[in-house]
Amino acid sequence: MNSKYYSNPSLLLENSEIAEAFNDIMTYKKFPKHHLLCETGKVCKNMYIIQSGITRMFYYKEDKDVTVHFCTEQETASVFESYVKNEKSKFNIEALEELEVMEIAFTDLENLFSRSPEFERFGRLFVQQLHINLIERINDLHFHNAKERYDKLLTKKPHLFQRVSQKHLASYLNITPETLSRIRSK
Amino acid sequence: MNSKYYSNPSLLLENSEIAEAFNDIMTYKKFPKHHLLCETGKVCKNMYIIQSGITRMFYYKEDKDVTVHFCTEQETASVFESYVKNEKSKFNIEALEELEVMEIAFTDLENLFSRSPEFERFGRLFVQQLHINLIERINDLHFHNAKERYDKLLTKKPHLFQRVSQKHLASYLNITPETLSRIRSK
DNA sequence: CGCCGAGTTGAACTGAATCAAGAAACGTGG
DNA sequence: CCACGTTTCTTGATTCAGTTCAACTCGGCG
Repeated sequence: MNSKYYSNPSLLLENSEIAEAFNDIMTYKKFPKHHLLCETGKVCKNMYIIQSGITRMFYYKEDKDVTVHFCTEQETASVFESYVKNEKSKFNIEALEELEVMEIAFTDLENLFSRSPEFERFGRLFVQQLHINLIERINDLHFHNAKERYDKLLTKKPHLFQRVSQKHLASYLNITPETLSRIRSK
Repeated sequence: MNSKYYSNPSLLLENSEIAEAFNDIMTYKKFPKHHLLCETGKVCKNMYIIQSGITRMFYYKEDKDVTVHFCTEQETASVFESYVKNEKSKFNIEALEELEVMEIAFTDLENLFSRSPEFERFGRLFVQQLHINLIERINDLHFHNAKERYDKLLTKKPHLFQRVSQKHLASYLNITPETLSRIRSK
């Protein structure tokens, strides 16, 4: 297996055997704006590959909700740790726009992984990629102040600013909407 | 494969085939206090399973150093994303005590994974576990104030308070040593 | 013994939160 | 298509958690 796969596991989907197997376990679904893909208190059973639309993952901190993640086209939304640990999810995942997704049951995914070393490897590289994205997200949050976090997000994911309300962006940046507004007005 | 492995991949090491294969690629090493297992600016080539001692992972933010992670007995220390992306590490990993480790080269590990689906699966579950630990760490940091973070760490990893200086604990909790001192004096 | 880093304590400062109130944008029903 | 209520965004004043700076104590070690 070519080493390029390590840096971009989704390339493995060009392998037709893997792509076909995925087709068998994915179902196309459409959800309206505000629909909840995953809910607090329930175990997350599925993951969703976004075809069109955008989701946000959030939880309630005391009274107000805090956004921890957005997913857009080609990204996968799920509460991974809820499935793996078979624990009730702490998070909701909400459609911010009308949503077209491919739904995959985690159990089907596990079965797929068991079928061959290639699938198993795909699974590993996939999780590895998730992990690395998370590391970067932490580094961004942890190592910078409000203004720097804003600038970084603006560079990395400018599309979010077109599609997501400021209050959600603000809580994703771990600041208040007022602070975000003040940062912007400069 | 039994489902218990999903919740605790290290159980796979009870499988003698896997344990043996690991033995072949691990080397026992001993490092003095203050030794750097990984260094900023170099690609991280190895991971280390701590046999005895404790490490901290840190980086320099402007002038002062910030601790992002500790590893103790049975845990694995490495700058994973540096290896995966083949990028210079942003972090150092330092021995806080005299250290006994098993060193594994990532390349040997990859070769091992290629040898059979069981190894590949072990790799996946291992990364999965890393990922979930990181999610919890984020949640702890992100969702709580200084006092809450301190309390949580005290409950989750009380041993750290016996072995690690307050200045390192403070930067791990993302507060100043002064603040940590004030929190403690209550 | 004296030095140095670690920890403590106090006072002043600051980035961001909170509170409040007005303006703009949005959506829903008539 | 407009009118109305609701939510979002902006702007200002105030507050607060945690930082910074500084002075002092303590313990370990050459």
